[in-house]
Amino acid sequence: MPELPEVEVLRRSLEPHLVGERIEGVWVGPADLREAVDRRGLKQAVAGRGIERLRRRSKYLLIDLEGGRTLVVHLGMSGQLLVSEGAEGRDKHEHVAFALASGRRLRFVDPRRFGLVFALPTEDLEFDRHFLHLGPEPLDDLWTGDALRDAARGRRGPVKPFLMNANVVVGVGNIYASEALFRAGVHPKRSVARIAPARWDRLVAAVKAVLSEAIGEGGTTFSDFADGEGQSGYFQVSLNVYGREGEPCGRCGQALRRIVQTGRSTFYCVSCQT
DNA sequence: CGTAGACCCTGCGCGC
DNA sequence: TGCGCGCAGGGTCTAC
Repeated sequence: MPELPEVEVLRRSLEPHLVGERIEGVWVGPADLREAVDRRGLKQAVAGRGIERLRRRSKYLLIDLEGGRTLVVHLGMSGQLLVSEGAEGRDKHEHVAFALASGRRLRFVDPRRFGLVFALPTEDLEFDRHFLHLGPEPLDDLWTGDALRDAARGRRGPVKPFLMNANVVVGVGNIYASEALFRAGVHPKRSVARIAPARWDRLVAAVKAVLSEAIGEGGTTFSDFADGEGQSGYFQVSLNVYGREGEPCGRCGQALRRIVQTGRSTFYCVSCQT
């Protein structure tokens, strides 16, 4: 369930529980994730190290450890990262677990196994292939309408997949791409070659607003992370178009539509978005 | 170079 | 009740 807002909410909710903790041991299950987990490398990189801080880049959660190591977690489509009390119990889809000095466990659970867990020297992070080609953070003040317009120069495809391209801007997933386009009044199939500067400004403002509001509303859903129940709850935002095919548009009343672009569902309003 | 499609994997809800 | 199908919020790789 993770787009950028959820990873950020997760970061904020885990931070107070993890900073100051120490990783004592690592358990890795038999199944591969999107990439095979490097058991030996992971254990060597994290065992015995204290957790200094949590950061986020794109949809990656970065757990900085003592001694210049960083533990990287990506949730893929179905991943969860939770803190549980005690050493008992193993979820059916638990793939990695970190034993903490307090006796709690940090567990990575992911039914579809599109997620990632790996560690590397902190200083190598920006050169790692997962991060090397990532575009700007959408909530960064440096990311503006002009920046997005520059990124679109020389391109032609429809704007929705363009927004979801991590080389262009990170963290805009399938839900918030549709939501931001609705808010900006831009049709998802509109070519990026035919978007005026003022609309780029509006689109960037819409992306920032949608993501910020989602982070704000998500703040409560992850509140019980340390209680050991392992239920992180679902991220709920008031979505204007996503998943609402056939329902009336909240602005004009027209039935919302669903189309497929590069294999992903897009939801939009035919009359509000041009 | 940029874009479109297949693919990775499990689970869920739906129609039959 | 069971079965097959389509769908799911991630990213990467290949073919064009």
